[in-house]
Amino acid sequence: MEQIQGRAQRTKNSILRAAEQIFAAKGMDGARVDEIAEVAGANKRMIYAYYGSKEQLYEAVLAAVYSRLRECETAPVADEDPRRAIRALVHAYFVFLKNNPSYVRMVMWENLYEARHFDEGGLMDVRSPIRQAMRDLLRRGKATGVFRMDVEEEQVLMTLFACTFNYFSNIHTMSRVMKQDLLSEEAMNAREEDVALLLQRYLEP
Amino acid sequence: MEQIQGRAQRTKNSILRAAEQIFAAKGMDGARVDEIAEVAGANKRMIYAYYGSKEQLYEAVLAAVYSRLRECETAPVADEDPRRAIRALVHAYFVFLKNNPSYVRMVMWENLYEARHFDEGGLMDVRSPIRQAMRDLLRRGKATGVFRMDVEEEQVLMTLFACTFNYFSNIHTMSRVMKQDLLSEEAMNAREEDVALLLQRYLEP
Amino acid sequence: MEQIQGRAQRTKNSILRAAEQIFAAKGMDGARVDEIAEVAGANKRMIYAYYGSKEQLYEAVLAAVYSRLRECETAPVADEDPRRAIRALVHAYFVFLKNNPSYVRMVMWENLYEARHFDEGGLMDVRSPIRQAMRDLLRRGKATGVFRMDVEEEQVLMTLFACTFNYFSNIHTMSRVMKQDLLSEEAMNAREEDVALLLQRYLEP
Amino acid sequence: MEQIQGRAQRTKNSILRAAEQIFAAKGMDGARVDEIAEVAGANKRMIYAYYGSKEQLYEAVLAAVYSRLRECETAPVADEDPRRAIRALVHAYFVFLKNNPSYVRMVMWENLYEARHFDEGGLMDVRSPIRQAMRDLLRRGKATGVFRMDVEEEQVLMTLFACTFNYFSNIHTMSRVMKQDLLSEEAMNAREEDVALLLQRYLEP
DNA sequence: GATGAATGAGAGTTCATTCAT
DNA sequence: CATGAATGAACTCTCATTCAT
Repeated sequence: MEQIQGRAQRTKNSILRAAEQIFAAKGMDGARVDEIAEVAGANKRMIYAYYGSKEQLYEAVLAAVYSRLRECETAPVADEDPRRAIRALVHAYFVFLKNNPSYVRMVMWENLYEARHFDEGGLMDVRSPIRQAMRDLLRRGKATGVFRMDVEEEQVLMTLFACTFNYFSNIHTMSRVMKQDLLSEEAMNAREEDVALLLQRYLEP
Repeated sequence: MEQIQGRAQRTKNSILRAAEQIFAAKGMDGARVDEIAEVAGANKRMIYAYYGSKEQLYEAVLAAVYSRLRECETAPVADEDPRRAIRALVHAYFVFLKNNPSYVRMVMWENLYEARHFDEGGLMDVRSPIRQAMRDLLRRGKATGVFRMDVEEEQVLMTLFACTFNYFSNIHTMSRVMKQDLLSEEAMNAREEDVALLLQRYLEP
Repeated sequence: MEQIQGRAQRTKNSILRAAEQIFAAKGMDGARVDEIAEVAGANKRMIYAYYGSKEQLYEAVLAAVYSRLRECETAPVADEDPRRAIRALVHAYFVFLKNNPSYVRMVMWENLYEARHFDEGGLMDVRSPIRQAMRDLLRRGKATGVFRMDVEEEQVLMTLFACTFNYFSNIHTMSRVMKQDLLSEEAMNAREEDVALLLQRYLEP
Repeated sequence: MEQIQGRAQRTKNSILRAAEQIFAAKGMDGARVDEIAEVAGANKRMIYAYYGSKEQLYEAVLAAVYSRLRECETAPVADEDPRRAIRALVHAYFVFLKNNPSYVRMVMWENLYEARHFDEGGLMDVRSPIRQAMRDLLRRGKATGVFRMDVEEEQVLMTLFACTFNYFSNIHTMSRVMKQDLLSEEAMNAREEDVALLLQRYLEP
């Protein structure tokens, strides 16, 4: 499938890649179809042939970045030791978010658009796996007595998401408020450690 | 001051209010100057007379929403009991963010625009008061032995901001992921309680 | 009349002066009423109070610059010696055109506007004096035998106007074509001499 | 070349033709892009696709009219008899200027704009051919003794340009001053004869 | 006599989208 | 499959002019 992709598939892919770059950078309104076509090295008309409209192309991009996340977020939970699994998860999110700025930005745009394209992109269940994994993890932790009995899966996940995602989503205003460069490795590592500590204290009985 | 404001001041204000509504809803690129003028009940020309350009109007809006936050966020820290002050702060943020969706959205837009307008709007020190207040609060908490000695002001603030702001900023995608309406009062109260607990456990020795 | 001019007359004059500057520089279409008011240090509304409209103000300026010319062009012809009178006239035009760039430009704009405002400004007879003066001059020159008998007043005037006016009106393109700065004193003096010679040879029997 | 011009070239040409008409008539400031598009029978967007901006289109028009002149002005000088060549040149200019009113007007606008677009249009050397031709012509005339030894190429050209160009550039105000229609054939012929005479007397030893 | 605020029409320019080949 | 040309609506911004005081 990847081997023998024709010219058509190649064009389609390069359009998607270009679109991710442009949409992530400028959002739906700021993005220009011309620019996407130019970056993709494709004729503008092809965008309409393959994706129908600017909006549908945007939805394709949204689905693409979410699918990359899905591939990353369940693996770390596999660790037998529940506390180590949490720690690994924190790390995995920091790594993913740092390496996937276009995921961060697309999620932000999408929230500003009130998740209008979320369902159209077929993303309702995109994060069910991590929810299930977290449920299992908490059960194991409670059973072995390393986690509080009354922690709830939703709250843990929301804390986890908030403390990792927000660091990257608000990095520009926060760097100014904190008067330090939060993109630096030290700042990021320090924050990761603290988030891990935070969760540990939150979870322990 | 509000009593005897001339026609000009009234027009200028109504433009700013309309602009906040539209910019918060659609961002810089999505907003239309025509629409702002219409909502303001003012002539489009007046926008340029009073604010110079669409971008400068945007900056004025950004400064306005931040100044509303500044008025709210330091008061709760005044409580003598450090633990109660933290709890009050969490509550204050939930209330503020719930009642000021345009603050949430403007901060999101601004981060997507890489804080381009932050400095122009004279906002570099807009959050210095809360930082100072938090420093004092932690000092008091450590002195009286109710807070850990090694907590850092920056980390506490980032956690606080992340756990409150993110709930509102990502509410649309999160509602879908969590398959529940996070805008509901119960969901919001539950989350507020949990964030308070989280911070308490994080801060205690 | 100049002594005891009230505030009103002063405003009216400063508007006219500002208008000459702006209209000469940018023409009817390029000129901005706001800018004229600003340069005049007057309220924009006053332009309409005193002159009725932008176009009528333009006409007033046109009439003003022509009236300045009229004051200059007949005097030199007074010389008794016809040849000296011609020489003096050439000089007078060079001096006038050099010192009145706004005359040159207003005449150019007006020709491009197909002299639309010429008649409204009451300028039909503005140059009758010089025509009459030239007629007398030629008569005298023919009578004393220093001029050809068949020279015609119209042709002499057109040559005179063309060779003087055009030097200033086309000075920007001509400076580039001739690859020298025609605004320099040397270039201007040389040209004046040559035009004088030209006319002398043209007029002599 | 004209045969097999595509649709694009045809559109581009018709825009240029329309632009020449409108810019010549109304100048840079007075011209409306909408009107040019309408006259060209083209979509307004195409103007920007082909020429980039109103100003660049203006420059293209300026270059176009100058290039038409260049094609006409050197040929007449080819005559072996220097005096006949001068006569032919006068005639050629009268014919050209009469038939190319948009050249006359564009040069006027351009001078009023202080030749701002002259260099951008790559016109610095557009009239070098005629200058060279005139230099040769004068040399021949001096060698054969039919021209004065001390005439200068620059002065002859300036006289020639002034006496021909000015007749057309100032025809509207001059018709009023002279109280006759200078556009009439008789007036024009009479003037041409007189200019020829003028130059002959100016050049002869 | 003079002012500051307001207006509506229209300016140049850009865009997502479609046609014709 | 791919392209270059075209479109019409809409965008930000500006202007001459007038109203209300």
